[in-house]
Amino acid sequence: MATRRTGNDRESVLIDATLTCIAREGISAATVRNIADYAGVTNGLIRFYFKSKDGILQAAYRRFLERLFEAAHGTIDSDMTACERLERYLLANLSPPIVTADSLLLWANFLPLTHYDDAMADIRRHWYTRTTLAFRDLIHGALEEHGHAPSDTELHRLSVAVNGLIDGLWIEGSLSTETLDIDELQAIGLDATSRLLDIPASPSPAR
Amino acid sequence: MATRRTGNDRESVLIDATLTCIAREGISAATVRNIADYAGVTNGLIRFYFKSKDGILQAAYRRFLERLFEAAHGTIDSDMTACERLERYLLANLSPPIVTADSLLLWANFLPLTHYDDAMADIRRHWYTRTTLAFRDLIHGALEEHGHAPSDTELHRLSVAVNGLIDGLWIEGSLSTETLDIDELQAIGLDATSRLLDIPASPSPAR
DNA sequence: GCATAAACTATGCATCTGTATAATATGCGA
DNA sequence: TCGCATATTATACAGATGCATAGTTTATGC
Repeated sequence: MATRRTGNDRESVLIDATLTCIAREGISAATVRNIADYAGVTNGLIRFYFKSKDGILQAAYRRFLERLFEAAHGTIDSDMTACERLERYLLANLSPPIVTADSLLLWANFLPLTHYDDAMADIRRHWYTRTTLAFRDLIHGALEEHGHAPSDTELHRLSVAVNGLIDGLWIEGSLSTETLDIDELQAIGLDATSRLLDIPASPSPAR
Repeated sequence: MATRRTGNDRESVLIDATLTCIAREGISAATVRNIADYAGVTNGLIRFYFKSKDGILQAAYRRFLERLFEAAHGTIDSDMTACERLERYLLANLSPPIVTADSLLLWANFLPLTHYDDAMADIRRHWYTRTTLAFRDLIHGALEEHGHAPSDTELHRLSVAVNGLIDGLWIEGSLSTETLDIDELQAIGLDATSRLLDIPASPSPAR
């Protein structure tokens, strides 16, 4: 028998086991028995901590998105200049652990579920809103620092463009971790962003 | 019983049924019985046309990627100028049927399979290579038309950037078909591309 | 140390899965 | 119209799956 643990601890292990399982074998292989195997417990225990399989999948999706968000925003300090914050944010989004095969696989495995299941859709909406708003503010700050005062429409369009760029580069980078190295990916991302926003690239890239 | 059909015809119906099934209910619901239901036949028939479930999934993935490729490249004529071709290509990639919830769902559902299954990986590699090379040529042509003569490295970087941009916008557009309308998405894409490539936006957008 | 709640395992059940194969229906050439 | 290959259905089977529940172990307060 697995050594006995306090509730939150075991619950956390089970959630991580779910993420590992999905990243390695895909959502179809994420059965209660397989997840239990990854966690080193027996299948019945999952129903002790979660009221259904859907429950553990939702918890896993929440943790995944939260980590993704934190991996990017955790690198930002409020005492940086707006441009520094934007640059840090971009660099974080173009390097591990965000740019990894695992994170892209988790994202792709979860995404369809948000289209067939309302609870999953809510989770995605929640984090999508947080991310989008935060990103918009970052861009707004950087533009102001360079004397630009964009209208709401302009700001929206620029946000969509740069956000799309970063997402696209994230996918390209994650799908070809061998042929495209991180330094180049970051250089491409920073350069492209400075062109899109019409602000000069930072003189000394923090790499 | 379903009316008897010639081989290729029925096979084609089964492949489309697979795509419809995956788009509507996800890969986990794409069982042989469910696919057969979508096609209006009984489950045994699938094994008559395909040697295994993997076989029909591979055929469906091939057809999906081929259609995606054709939807973009079918809009291009060799008698256009290079800039027109690039613009047409970008517009096609930023409008239906490429920008739809269905195509993104299919893409997301299939992608993980390419990481767990070699045959699926080969299919993706094949179309990825074709797409990437074609896109690179489009950009090369447009740049030359404006007097730019990029080095291989520069061309590679620009391709990665614009390709990422378009992919990212595709995802944003497909995920929010209600809040982001096609005209705006296309305007954002064309404007951003012209900035990235440092060539003027075409005077009369073909919309 | 002992009772008791909480953590964990073991097992069973109805349903679904991919595959196999036997049985049946259909259209086409003669 | 009659054979006959082929298209299609029907059914069976072993294994997997989500869920339920009864049984067993462990920690912890008294």
